[in-house]
Amino acid sequence: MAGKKQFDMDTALDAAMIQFWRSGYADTSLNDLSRATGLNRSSIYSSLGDKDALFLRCLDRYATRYGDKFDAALSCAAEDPVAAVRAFFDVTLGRIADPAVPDGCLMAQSVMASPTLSPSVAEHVKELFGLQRPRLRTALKAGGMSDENAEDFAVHVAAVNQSLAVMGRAGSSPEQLRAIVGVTVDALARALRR
Amino acid sequence: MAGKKQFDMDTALDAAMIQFWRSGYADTSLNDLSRATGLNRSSIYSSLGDKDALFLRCLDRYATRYGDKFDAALSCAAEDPVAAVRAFFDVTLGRIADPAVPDGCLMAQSVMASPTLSPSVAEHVKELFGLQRPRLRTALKAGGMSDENAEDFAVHVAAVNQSLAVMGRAGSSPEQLRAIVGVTVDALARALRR
DNA sequence: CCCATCTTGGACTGATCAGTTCAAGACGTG
DNA sequence: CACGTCTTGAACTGATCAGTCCAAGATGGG
Repeated sequence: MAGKKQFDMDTALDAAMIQFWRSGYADTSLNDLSRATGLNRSSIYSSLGDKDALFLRCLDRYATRYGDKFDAALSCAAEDPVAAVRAFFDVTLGRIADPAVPDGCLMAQSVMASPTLSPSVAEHVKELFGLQRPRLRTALKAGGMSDENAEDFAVHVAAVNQSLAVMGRAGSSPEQLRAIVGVTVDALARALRR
Repeated sequence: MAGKKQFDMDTALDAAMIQFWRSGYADTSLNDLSRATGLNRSSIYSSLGDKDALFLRCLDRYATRYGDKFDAALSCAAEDPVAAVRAFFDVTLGRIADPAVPDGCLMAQSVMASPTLSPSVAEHVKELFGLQRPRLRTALKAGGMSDENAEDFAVHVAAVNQSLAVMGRAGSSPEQLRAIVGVTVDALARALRR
């Protein structure tokens, strides 16, 4: 069983990402990763590096995947910023509703669980975590909002977006999650109408 | 050194709570708890039970302590619901700003980290977690808000309140945290003015 | 058909974990 | 002052952890 790589790197990375996402960094052992990816422990080390390195790759994968979706959702901000923010939230609501993917949010649970993470990983999480705000601020300004309001709304929307993962994991229903974003979307619509 | 208990139970429980709060359940070992409380491992077992039982006591302690503060903050809801919600958020903002206490929120990080927690503990966390919403709903209705709006705002405010812990842990500044709640408070004020 | 190369599986290491056990000894009671 | 009671500290157990190592064997080039 050798000579040529016997697994697909993308499939393995996805499996590892979902495993970290479902169980968190601390509660994911290398045996879990081995089981999830179908790779042997030594194959993981030789192909993907140690636990920290693999986790970093999964984090980047996660940030890129959903970052792209957020960008796509916000792309209509100039024409209809309210619809853009609604679409932004829908990315997260859809992810939470997707049974093929774990509850919660890999970034949020990682930032909440920092101590086991090595400082460099924790720093990287925070960095990726902060990407949403400038994205939103730019979109809101493109939609005609003042600089100050755009800044405040951007951080508010990013925060509410994160809260969805927490509330969803805590047992809130899809209706309750929609109510959470509804208040924000209404407030945004009113702020823009003025 | 025996014959009489040589430690103060409240002090020890506070120390254990802060240790769990700072490091989370998974990353808190019994040695950490022993060091934090000043109690020997066997004293912890005999006086406070095993790790799960101690964690439950700390959770209840946390929920009660901040639950009481939230209740006090909302007590003026009938006269001035906006001020009540502002005071509600101030409890969390003050907690985050308090250097004597860890960042984040014990409940939120526990609900995000569930897998290591035994199912019964996870259930208990969710239960305690859900206490804020009815508290807020009652307060908002007392302040003159319609049933439907009160329900939506209650879950929104509870979510934003939780997001503060996540965003604070992710490195947001106090100003940014104030902006997050500011949008919600403004929206609430407008909703009540109508 | 053979050999060098590289993946793979499983055994191994040392550290750390939660939880148990027990002798030592300090206290309060009589 | 003596004895029983209860806390305490430290050693111990078995399990699991991340990470390493190496022999077995499959592959592809010559």
